[in-house]
Amino acid sequence: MASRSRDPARTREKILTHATTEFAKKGFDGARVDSIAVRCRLSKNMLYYYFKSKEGLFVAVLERMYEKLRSQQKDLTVRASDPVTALEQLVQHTFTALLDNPEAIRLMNEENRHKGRHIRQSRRMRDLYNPLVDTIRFILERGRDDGVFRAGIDPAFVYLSLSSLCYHYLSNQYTLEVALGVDLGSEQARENWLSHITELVMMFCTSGAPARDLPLLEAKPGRITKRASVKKPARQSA
Amino acid sequence: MASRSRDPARTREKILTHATTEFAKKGFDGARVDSIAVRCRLSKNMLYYYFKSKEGLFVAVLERMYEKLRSQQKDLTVRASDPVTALEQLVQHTFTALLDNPEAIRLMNEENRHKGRHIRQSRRMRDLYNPLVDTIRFILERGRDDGVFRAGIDPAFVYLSLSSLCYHYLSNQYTLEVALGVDLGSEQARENWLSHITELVMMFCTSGAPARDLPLLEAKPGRITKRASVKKPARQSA
Amino acid sequence: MASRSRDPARTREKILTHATTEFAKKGFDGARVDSIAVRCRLSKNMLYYYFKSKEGLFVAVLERMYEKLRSQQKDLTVRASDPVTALEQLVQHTFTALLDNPEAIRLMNEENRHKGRHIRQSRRMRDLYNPLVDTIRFILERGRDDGVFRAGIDPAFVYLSLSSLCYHYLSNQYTLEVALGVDLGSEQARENWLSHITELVMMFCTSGAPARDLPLLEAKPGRITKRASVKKPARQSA
Amino acid sequence: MASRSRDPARTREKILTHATTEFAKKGFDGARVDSIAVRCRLSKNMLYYYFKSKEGLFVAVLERMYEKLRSQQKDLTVRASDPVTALEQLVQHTFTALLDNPEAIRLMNEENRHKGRHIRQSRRMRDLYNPLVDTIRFILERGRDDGVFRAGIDPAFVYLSLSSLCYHYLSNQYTLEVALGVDLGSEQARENWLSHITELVMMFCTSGAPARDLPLLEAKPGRITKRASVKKPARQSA
DNA sequence: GATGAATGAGATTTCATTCAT
DNA sequence: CATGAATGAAATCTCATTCAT
Repeated sequence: MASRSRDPARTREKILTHATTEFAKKGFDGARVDSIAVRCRLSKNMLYYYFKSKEGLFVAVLERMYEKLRSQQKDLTVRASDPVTALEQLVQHTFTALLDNPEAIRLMNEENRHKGRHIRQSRRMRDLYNPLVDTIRFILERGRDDGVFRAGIDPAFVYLSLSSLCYHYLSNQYTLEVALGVDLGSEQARENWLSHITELVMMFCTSGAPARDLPLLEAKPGRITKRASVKKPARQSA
Repeated sequence: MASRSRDPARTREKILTHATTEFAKKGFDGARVDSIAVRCRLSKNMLYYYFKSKEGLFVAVLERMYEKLRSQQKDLTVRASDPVTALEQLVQHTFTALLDNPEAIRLMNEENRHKGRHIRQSRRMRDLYNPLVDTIRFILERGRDDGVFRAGIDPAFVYLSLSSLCYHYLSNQYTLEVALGVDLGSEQARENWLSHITELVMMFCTSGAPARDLPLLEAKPGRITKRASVKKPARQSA
Repeated sequence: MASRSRDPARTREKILTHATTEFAKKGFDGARVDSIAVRCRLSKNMLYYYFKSKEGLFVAVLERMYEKLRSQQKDLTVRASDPVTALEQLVQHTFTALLDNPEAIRLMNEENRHKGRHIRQSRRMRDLYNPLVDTIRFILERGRDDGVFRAGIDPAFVYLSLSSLCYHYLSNQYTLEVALGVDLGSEQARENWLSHITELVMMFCTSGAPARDLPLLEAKPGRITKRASVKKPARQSA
Repeated sequence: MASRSRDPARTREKILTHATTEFAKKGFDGARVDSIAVRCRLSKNMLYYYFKSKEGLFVAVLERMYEKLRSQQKDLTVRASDPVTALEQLVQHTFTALLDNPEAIRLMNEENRHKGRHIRQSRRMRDLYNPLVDTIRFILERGRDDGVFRAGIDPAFVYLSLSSLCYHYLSNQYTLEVALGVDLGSEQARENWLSHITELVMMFCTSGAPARDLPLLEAKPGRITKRASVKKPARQSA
């Protein structure tokens, strides 16, 4: 009859683990408190004992997920590397973190469907992201000082770009596969993609700058702005 | 006694419209047949009469959404323009189509959570996407012939890139706003972003090519491949 | 398989009948929606279909009960009789109405435990009681004109008195039986009590008045007011 | 480590106090063991330790309540006064006891809904009420000997009357207020009512008796018996 | 004596779906 | 085409009670 754990911290963690899976797989509404409880080998009231309500549990799952994700993005440790490597690592860690935590993607999608209701209310979750932009700015500035990156790059744009390129490929894998008629799930395909998006991001940051030694591409931006219907962008996020 | 509409096609369309909203806002599981019926000012039975089941309705909603979205991407009409303009337009149309159909994003997310269950089964939905890669290939080839684009670019990578950059910004607006501490919803911010991603895509296609006149950048890709842990990517999607 | 009634009015009434019994017997919290449904031979969702919630059902039960009770008090029809008979009838009808509707007592007790939350919010319930005081005043005035009742009697006091004497005997039968060691439930006991309380009420209204022909008892009230610790009462309800 | 109270008697009393409040406010079924425990700042287990079950606690609450109530009715001490004063005091003490212990009313209502299940089983509770009728009989007899009260009055009727008049006003305050459109909760209203019911009770006991000196009112009872449908009451409780 | 963790049974409520008209 | 009435299954949540320390 192996006595049931009686270890609240472990019990809590067990619930969170299984709840994460369930919420990611089924969405908030599709998730069943019952089935989480069964997987935990607990009676369902325990979930209420620990988290008060289904929504309370969902929020706890979100928080845990953000923490894990951010810790795996390792943006702080990355500061130690030289700028080019740091940026490459940031892309790579972001991609890998999402690849290794596929539930994170589903949970974030859910949060966005809810217009960020939960994340916005949680001071803790916001704080997790605070250092991110600073780290990128730090990398960009050092890169500019080293002469490898252009000046005047908005770190937010960099993060938006790399986040998009990492996230969407994994998030929308299935519809993209149908649209493109390719397999995006193979390890090979993923490596190719990671390589591609790293190139894209680096290209953006170095273009026009004396990349290593050569000044390049000054003309490009200018040409782009000639596009008819879109006003000259300020390259400053709002 | 003449019942209200008596126009089956219109009734069907009305149901689809409201169902789209509901499914997008609440997800498949969160959506309530009841509340769709109420919004339609119809009795629930009608939904079953026209679409057999909640899932049948969901599939119909998906199909309609894909059609609308693809038609607004206008990739076929774009072929008429010169390659550079065509590519710029494709980015722009893709972004605008998603911006104008926010439900599309939620529905596609839902589909991806379900691992593309519905889209994969529907020949009709797959056909919608068939011309897309061809169009991009066509543009790229003409651009290469014109000397404005590099050779050897995989059209799938181009679409993946532009799709990511268009979609993620809109899809994950709320969590990104919290992460970055900025407002992504303003018209200005969106224009800036569109401008930025257009630049990124163009940069990718032109870099290394005799942009206007000079062959450039051959070295870059090489440098990227120096990244330690990631194997040399083949730049061919699977 | 006798097709289930399909007569909404009847269904509604059936639910109310059984709900009345259940709520009276078990109280609001003790009552089980399930068991009401079973007695109605309906699935429990029907109760929600008709009354939205357990509380909604409770309120509907209360309203129906008040209507029935008030109609059996017949205070309006009683106006036709001569004042003495009218008052006697009012006592009798009130007692009989409560005797015949024992659920009414339990429901009213419940309402009072809730501090009248429901009755106070329902315009309809309040309106039911509006004519009551007027009727009593009408009877008292005619009685005074006829010379059978005293002047200056507050109709509210009359109703409070007769209501107390009718209600408490039935409401608290069981604890009173234990306290007094008697059986209050027999028909004989009830008749004795009804006779007694009728006498009390009549005595109050006639005392000091020229009952029929003799002026009586002027001294009494005075004596009573000599009671030490209680201030002279104003004989006007607040 | 010394635990908070370590005074079992005090702990027991604390539990009873809070349980009384909870049971009175919510009824037996509505009361929550949890919420009693919280109010006591004790763990639920303690309630079970001291009282075995929710029902055990309820019974203990009832017993305590009856004791308190009876002690405040002070019917035994009242014997010392002269009959008129004694009766007046009994009314007053009964009213005041109920006024000061509003939970008592709710608990007794609960008991009556349960058909006196608990009180009937408890020898102790029954014993509490034993002296009551004797006291009233004692008062009535002394009053008759003194020539202030009528002969042949059933003490049970006296108690039933005064109990009704004291209890109902307080018990059904909220529904009565709505029915009559008056405020019964003010101190003034209560004093008026107490004065009124004292008058009623005294009137009943003295009427027909040689009040002070005159024999009166023999005719009255007779008239009352003329009421059609009700058999001549025996004025003897069963 | 006292506690936090755990439970099983059952409560109210919801919901996709069907029946009868 | 269209509806209101009805259902069965299941969802979330609650609660008196007990276990292990």
